[in-house]
Amino acid sequence: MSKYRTHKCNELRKQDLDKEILISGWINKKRDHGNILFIDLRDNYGITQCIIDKENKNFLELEKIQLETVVKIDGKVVERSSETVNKDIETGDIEVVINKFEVLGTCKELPMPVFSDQEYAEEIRLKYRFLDLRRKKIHENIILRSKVISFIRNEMTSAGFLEFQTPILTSSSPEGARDFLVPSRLNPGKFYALPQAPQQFKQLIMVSGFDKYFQIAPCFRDEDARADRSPGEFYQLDLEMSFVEQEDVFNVVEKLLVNTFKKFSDKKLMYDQFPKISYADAMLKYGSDKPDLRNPLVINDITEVFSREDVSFEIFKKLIKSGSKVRCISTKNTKDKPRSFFDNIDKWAKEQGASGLAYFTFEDDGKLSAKGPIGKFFSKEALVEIMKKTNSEVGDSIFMACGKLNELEKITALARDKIAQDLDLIDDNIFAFCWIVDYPMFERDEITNKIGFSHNPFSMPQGDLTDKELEDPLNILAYQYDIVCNGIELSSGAIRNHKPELMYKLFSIAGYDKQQVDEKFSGMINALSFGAPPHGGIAPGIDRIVMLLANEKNIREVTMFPMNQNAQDLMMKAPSEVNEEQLKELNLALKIKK
RNA sequence: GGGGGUGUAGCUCAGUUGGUUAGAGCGAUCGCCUGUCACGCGAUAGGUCGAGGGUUCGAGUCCCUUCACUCCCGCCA
Repeated sequence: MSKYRTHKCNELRKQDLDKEILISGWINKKRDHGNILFIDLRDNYGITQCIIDKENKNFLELEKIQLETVVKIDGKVVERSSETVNKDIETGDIEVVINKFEVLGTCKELPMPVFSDQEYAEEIRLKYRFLDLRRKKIHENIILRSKVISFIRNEMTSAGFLEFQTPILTSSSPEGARDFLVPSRLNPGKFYALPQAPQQFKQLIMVSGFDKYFQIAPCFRDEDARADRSPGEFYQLDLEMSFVEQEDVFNVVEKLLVNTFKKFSDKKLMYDQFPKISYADAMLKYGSDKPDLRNPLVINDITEVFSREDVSFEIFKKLIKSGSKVRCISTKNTKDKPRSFFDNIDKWAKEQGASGLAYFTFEDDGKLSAKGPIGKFFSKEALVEIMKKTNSEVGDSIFMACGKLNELEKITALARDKIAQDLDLIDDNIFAFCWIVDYPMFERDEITNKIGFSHNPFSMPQGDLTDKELEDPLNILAYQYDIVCNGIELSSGAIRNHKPELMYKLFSIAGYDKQQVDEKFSGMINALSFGAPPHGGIAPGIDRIVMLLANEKNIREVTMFPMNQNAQDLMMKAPSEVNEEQLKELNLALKIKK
């Protein structure tokens, strides 16, 4: 028998009546009636009400005890009278009459209450994370995370995937995010980098003939944080398969995600088969490659309408002549919305740095017209054309923006979210997954004007590329794909380029000559020259999956020991300064920018 | 690197137009209370109003600088 407990705090029931039992846990709450004292004892599993009265010699000492003290209670299970049964807890039919108790862990005055649904400042939560983690909501989130990972592991293993670990100390990669560097004591002046993802390793695993690999892999990127992006480190379900095409990867991941989300959430899936949207379509219809498909609004291009003689909206016409486009969002049956609804959206758009959103509403009192500040600039025929292009009807409204493509996509994407929120069009009880496919292989850097890889340099381009097609690299598409759910990018993957000759060609477009490629990617390119199977994979983000399942808006709520926005661990005080000797041993000297 | 928000008791917050000694709830301490489950009642302690500077007869409140936390943009193949 355990020295500390015969039962856990969720276990005792009516059938245990009269048993002498031991339970251990934290004092969650005390209710002191002077001559009788109730104590809610809490452990990982649940809560048991314990009771002691004045007759017991331990009464006074227990009355004074601090909340969150860890105690062992020795007592007897008794039935509660029918009026005092508590249906909110599993053990609510019984209570434990305390005979003796022992303090196992004392507790100082708490910097934050544990038993409370109150929200607290991030700083105090992170500093006392061990207290924060005792609180119900986040405690359950972390348990959910464990269950999700365990479930995924099972699914992957039963699907024939092998789990491997890959190195944490590896080499710096020239593409992608900033690396975390680790100085090498044995190799003065040289550094390891922490992996941004096990990208090259998983391909090497395929070249090594293991066929199907997965790993719950830590990934390290030294980039700034966001609500859905931890600074520093995060976890991916990294997976890779040999002798597969895009569809084979889709089938595996789609099944896994559907199973996982159905098991761990009551929310409905909008699609059991994820729709596939090309990158180009997504950018046009949603202004983003991570559209929230719960949002029914779509963006339409109506630039052509402004070339009509009977449209006299000169501001837009002039901008279009210098290369701008006009895109719009049509909202259903908004004719009775107050003027403030429209003006607020216009004002909001200006706050976002746009020049605002022009709007009007289609009306028909015998004659089709556009109601709104700019309605007068459009003829009846022009309005009919807009209605046709945007699938609108009388009573609907149009919000328009005009600008250069990049800005236009950005502002219309934001406006799509904003308007849907204002109109309450987004059903929060749905998960809407989709695939974004056919990413361009290359893109032009706006600032340097150079052509670079738009995603992963190791992706396989689509089609048999002739030299002529290579001359126009911006038109080359890749077997590169993302999974998006409710507007959050969940994963990114690709069929890999396993042909060294083709890889040299693609790298040369991005400005790397053969020698540089051999140098930077020696492990990869060498391996591909010794019999590489066609292969591909993907890497869903574990933290974001759990975040969606736990219905949380912030990734810290599903991370056990997160860092703050400035990539500091307030509890462990990391990062920290190191002493002179440590630096010396590593052949390092500090030169800090003022 | 840039923009927004927040910062008042251990915790969550209020604090009017610049005006007397900065308040409440929870928590802490002390007292009362035998059926609560957010127990109840009474009392006490607890404040560098994030920090620094300025305007003013007078600043929690207005101005400037700065720090911390947070959200967003950049960044994240």
